[in-house]
Amino acid sequence: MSKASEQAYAKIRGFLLGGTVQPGSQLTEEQLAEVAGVSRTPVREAMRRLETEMLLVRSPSKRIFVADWSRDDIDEMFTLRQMLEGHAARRAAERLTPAEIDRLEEVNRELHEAVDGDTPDIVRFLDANRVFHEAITEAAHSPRLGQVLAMLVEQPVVLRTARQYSAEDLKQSARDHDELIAAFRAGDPGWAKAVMGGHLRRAFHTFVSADENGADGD
Amino acid sequence: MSKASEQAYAKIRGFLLGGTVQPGSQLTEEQLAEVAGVSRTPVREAMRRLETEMLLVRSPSKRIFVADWSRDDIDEMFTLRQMLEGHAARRAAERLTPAEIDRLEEVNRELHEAVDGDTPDIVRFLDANRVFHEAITEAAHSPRLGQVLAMLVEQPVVLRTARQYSAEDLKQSARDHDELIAAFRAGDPGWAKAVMGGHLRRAFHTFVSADENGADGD
DNA sequence: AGGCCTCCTATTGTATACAATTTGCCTGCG
DNA sequence: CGCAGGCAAATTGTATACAATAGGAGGCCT
Repeated sequence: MSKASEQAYAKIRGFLLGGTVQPGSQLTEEQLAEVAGVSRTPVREAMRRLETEMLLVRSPSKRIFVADWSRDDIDEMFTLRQMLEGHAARRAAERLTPAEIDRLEEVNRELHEAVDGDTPDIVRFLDANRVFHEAITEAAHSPRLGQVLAMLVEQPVVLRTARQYSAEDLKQSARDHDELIAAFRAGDPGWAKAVMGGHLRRAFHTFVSADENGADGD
Repeated sequence: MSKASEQAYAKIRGFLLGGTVQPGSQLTEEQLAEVAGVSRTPVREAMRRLETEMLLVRSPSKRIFVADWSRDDIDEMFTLRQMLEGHAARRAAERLTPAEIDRLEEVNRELHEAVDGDTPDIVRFLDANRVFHEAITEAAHSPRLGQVLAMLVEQPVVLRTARQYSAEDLKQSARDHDELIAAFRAGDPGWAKAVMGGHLRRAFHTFVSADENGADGD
């Protein structure tokens, strides 16, 4: 994606997830063009992408609205992630070279450092977490799988989940990754898939329990 | 998608899968605009979609080429379909109402009629088959799942597979659907998922064995 | 003669003007 | 008073002109 389109995508996404717009409210291409600081053409491309990610929805008459994510939507997202990233972990276990596993371990050391102290560094955690998961997806060597996951994994949801994690939750996350690495070293696809599944399902429950307590991040 | 964009999508797709263009060859937006009979703007939208379906690929410098589908690509597509449509079948088994199952049965009667005679009607088969699978995906009530499958299920591949089916293969396909319906009536998600998995995996093997025999349709 | 630099061309990216469609209102008629 | 019809405004869709960028060819210097 090219400069202006990418910028439009990033800005509009930030705009949508910043919490200042109400789900269900209508948006126009022109408004979004102003938000992004570019013309309608690249905005339309960004909108297409945001539509496939279901952050925007279209009325039958092609008008655009801010999507309203229900608990079922979140559940659906995590369920599909569990299935697809579980599959990715399985394939990765069959394909990862020792050197690549070393690299994963290094990333996870970084993640450990971010959360093992007294005051966890969420930003560092998120970054290492993203790199870790992306590396596994990459190692699955399945381009369609990668593409589908890229569209499914809404980092803002991951962020919101991570902010609800207790210090202990964060450490458990790091330990899940440790176990994943152990499964990779053992070359055990079933183990890898199972650990990944549990890891993501727990994330889902952390997310919804925080949500049910009337949370909003801060 | 709007008139010109939709038309561009359909025409370009037909152009790509018509076999007259060579995988790996470069295409320009202007060429495709001419093929589609519209301007570059809607063509660009269609191209985006064809990129996500991986019928087109982009070079690092944003130039566009006809994708070259390897056996592994086909395998990957069927594997993901098996996983996701299996999931859809499971969810459908938990949700389908008796009336909806009746409707499925009706569609499959049409499919039976298309293949049970001496000279199978492939077009009728394909149409009923598509409706049948789409109805199941719809019944899963999972919008993201539906979207991902829409992007994964390349009807032209389905067509090519169907043309390689023997009369007996076609009848077996119809019988698979019968069994799926039985699983739905029984409300047995595991059964539904298993049948769907086998159904699609067999389709994959029909496809590749035909492919390996140096086939191309006609 | 070979390699590098530059200019030209081909191609994609963006903006804007214009066309088509839809919505909501307002008026007029029953 | 309510409903239908149509008009006007808002919004999305398409075409085209222009800008930016990448690739390739040709000439120049060593």
